[in-house]
Amino acid sequence: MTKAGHQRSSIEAPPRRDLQQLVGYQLRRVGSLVVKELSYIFSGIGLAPGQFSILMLIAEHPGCFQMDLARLANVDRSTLVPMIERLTRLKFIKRDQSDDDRRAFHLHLTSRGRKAIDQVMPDLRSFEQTITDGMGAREKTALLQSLHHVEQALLRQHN
Amino acid sequence: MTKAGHQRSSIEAPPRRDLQQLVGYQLRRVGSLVVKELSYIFSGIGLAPGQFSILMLIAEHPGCFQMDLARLANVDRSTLVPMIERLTRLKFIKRDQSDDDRRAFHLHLTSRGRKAIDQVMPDLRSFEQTITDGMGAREKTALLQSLHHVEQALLRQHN
DNA sequence: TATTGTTATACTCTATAACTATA
DNA sequence: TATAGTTATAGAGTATAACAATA
Repeated sequence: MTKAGHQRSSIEAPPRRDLQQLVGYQLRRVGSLVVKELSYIFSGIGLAPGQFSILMLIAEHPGCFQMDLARLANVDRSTLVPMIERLTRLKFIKRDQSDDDRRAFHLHLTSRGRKAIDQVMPDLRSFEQTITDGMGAREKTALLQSLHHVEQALLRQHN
Repeated sequence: MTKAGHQRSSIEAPPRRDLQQLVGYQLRRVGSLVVKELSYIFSGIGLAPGQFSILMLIAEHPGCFQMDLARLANVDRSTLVPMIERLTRLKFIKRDQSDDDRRAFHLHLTSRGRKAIDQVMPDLRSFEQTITDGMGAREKTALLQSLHHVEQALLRQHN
C-alpha cells in the first residue's frame, strides 16, 4: 500500500484541520463509513441499510402506516415506496388494507422478517462492539446522549 | 443466540427501542439529517455536501492528486470523477498536469473556490452552533473525540 | 379540500469492471 | 506489471410534483 521512498503525493503543506473540528462534518464522514460497513452486514439477508432500518421500525411499531414510517425515519413518503416494495417482495413484511381508512395499509413483520432480523442481530452487536472498542461505558452513554442531542436540534431546525 | 422471548407480533406490543441504543444506527440516522441540512447550506454556492468536502480537502492539501483525495475521503477514485468535474466546471479548482507524472494532475483552489468557501463558512459555523446548542465545551470535545474513536475503529476494520 | 400511497423523474453518493495513457 | 484517471454501468437514498382513491 505504501510505496517505499519516492512518494510523490505532493502534500507536504501542513493541513489546516478545519474540517476535523466541525461536529457536522465529522458526523457526515463517520455516518458514511458506518453505512459502508452496514451494507456488508445486511447483504447477508439481501437488504441495504436503509431498508433494514425500515424493517426495524415496522418491528417496533407493528401495524403502522407508511406515513408513520416517513415521520419516524424523517424521510419523504415517496422515499419509502421502493423500500416497502422490496421488503414485501422478499416477504419480510405484509400489508393489510385498513378497515378504517381504505387508502392506507397496516404494516406487519412476517415470521420470515423476524428471522432476518434475528439472523443479523449478532453481527450488528458485534459491529457495535467493534466501533465502541476501548470506550468506557460512560463514554458510550455520553456519545449516545450527544447524538440524541444533535438529532433533536436538527429536528427542531427543519420542522 | 437470539434474544430469549420470541415476541409474537401484536399491535399493542410496546416498541422495543433497540435501534436507539445502537451507536451505529444513531450515527447513520444523525449523519443523514446532517447531510440534509448541509445540502441546503451549500446550495447557496451550487454544491452538494460531498462536493464541498472535496473542495475543503483540496484547500487543506494544495497540489494533491485525485488518488490522495480518494484516500483522505475514503472513497473509490471513480467516485471523485464527477465531483472533480463539477468543481472544475464551476471554476472552484484548477488541474495542472504534473511534470513528474503525466498521468496525474495537481489540484489547487482558485480564488473563486476560496471565495465560495469563505461565503459558506459563516453558515457552517452557525450550523455548528445550532447542533451543539446547549452542549458544554467538555461535552463537545468529548463528542469529537468519540467520533474520532469510531472513525479510527472503522478504518482499521476495512483496511 | 386534505391525506395515503403511487408514479415519474432527477440528483447525489457510492461502487465494480474495463479501458487509456503513462510509469 | 502497476498506477492515475476515465468511462460505463448499477444500485441506494433522497427529493419534488402530479396523480388516483379515499377521507
